[in-house]
Amino acid sequence: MSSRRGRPPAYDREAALIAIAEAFRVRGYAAASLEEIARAAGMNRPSLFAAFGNKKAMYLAALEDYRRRMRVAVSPALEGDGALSKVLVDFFDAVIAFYHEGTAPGCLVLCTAPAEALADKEIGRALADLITEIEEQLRRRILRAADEGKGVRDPAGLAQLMLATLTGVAIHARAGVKQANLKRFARANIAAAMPGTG
Amino acid sequence: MSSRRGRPPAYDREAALIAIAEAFRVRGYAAASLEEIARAAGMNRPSLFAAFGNKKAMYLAALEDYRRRMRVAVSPALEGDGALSKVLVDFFDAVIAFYHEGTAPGCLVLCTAPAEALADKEIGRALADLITEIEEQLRRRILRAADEGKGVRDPAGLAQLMLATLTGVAIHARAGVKQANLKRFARANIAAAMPGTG
DNA sequence: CTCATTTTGTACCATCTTGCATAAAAATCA
DNA sequence: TGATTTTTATGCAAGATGGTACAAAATGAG
Repeated sequence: MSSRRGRPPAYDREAALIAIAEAFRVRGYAAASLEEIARAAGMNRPSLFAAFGNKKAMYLAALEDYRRRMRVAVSPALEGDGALSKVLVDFFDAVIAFYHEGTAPGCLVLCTAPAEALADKEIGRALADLITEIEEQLRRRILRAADEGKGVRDPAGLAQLMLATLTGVAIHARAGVKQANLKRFARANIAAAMPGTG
Repeated sequence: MSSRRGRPPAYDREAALIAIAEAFRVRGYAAASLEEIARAAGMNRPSLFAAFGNKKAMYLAALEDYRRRMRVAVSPALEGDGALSKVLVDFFDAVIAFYHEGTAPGCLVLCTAPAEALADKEIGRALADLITEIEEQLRRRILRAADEGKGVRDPAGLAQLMLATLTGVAIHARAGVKQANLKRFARANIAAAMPGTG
């Protein structure tokens, strides 16, 4: 008996996934070579293959882990108890900070998956799933505020506007808009979508 | 004197640019091979190179032409004289129709350039330029409505919301959302962003 | 008709890419 | 220590890719 036989892995799976996601996020799926990915993860290709499968499996695993980390990064802000406009401001601040972790700005999913979504149905589904999850989280939180009598006019419409704002933030960040301006963009959208609130 | 010496080109430059843009739009920049592009354009690679330069030059030329065609496709709706909400609905209907021309949905610029924008500054600038142009067109039209006393509460904020809605439409289309639902999405965003207007 | 000019099409090259085969290394078990 | 198991590391093979050289084809000029 024992935990594991054989030579122990020299890599940490979660750290490797973060490095893989970072390589794909900066270069895009098709342009990122396995050589670059292996170097970023501090592994060599055979180890990469043994751990995560082929390139597409690596990408899908990185997408899934990225989505989980994003959820962890933004959930606290979204589950806060303040005024809805403040909750949304905090949510976008968390999103923007998350999109600026690492060496370059942008969202792994929203900036790299669309290019591949047509040629590969699994990638397309991963993209659609993330969008659906974010929209549902936003709608759930906004409906909660509406139920609490916070005077939300059109909960579903507001959720869609905030979802659109999120895609805008992701694309704008990739186009070089600075964090401060992204935050202004988010605040302006929240204010314009919630007239009458602060 | 004369117009042109030598063997006449067998291709039409505008038709070739449309075919090149279509190949890049469906497959993405990095994943589209010159073989595919040549086949799509009905040319062979040496002719492609002579006409448009290397792969990146082809992509930049396709981006520019696509941007011009999009401008042509949506300007009539945006310059209409009806109520602002109707103008915006017509604008998004034109955008959605334009994004569904060809064999697959999506925006060449917003769906494929973000993946490359970090590794290539020229592509990044092309992406930023398109976003800036669209935002300016939206803001100009909304300010005009405000000047005409149409009761627009926050013109700049509304323009940003509509810009975000546009990126949302592009990404959603790529993720497989059907045209009818994209139109609903746009209408819901317009209604939520312009409360009080029918 | 001949020449100069421009485009086309075939073939090619150097490089990169993905994926794997295989041997060395590092650990556990007996 | 020796056998077994799992990971690492070097290197390789098959194929795809971007880009080009070069000859044939098609036009206008003289």
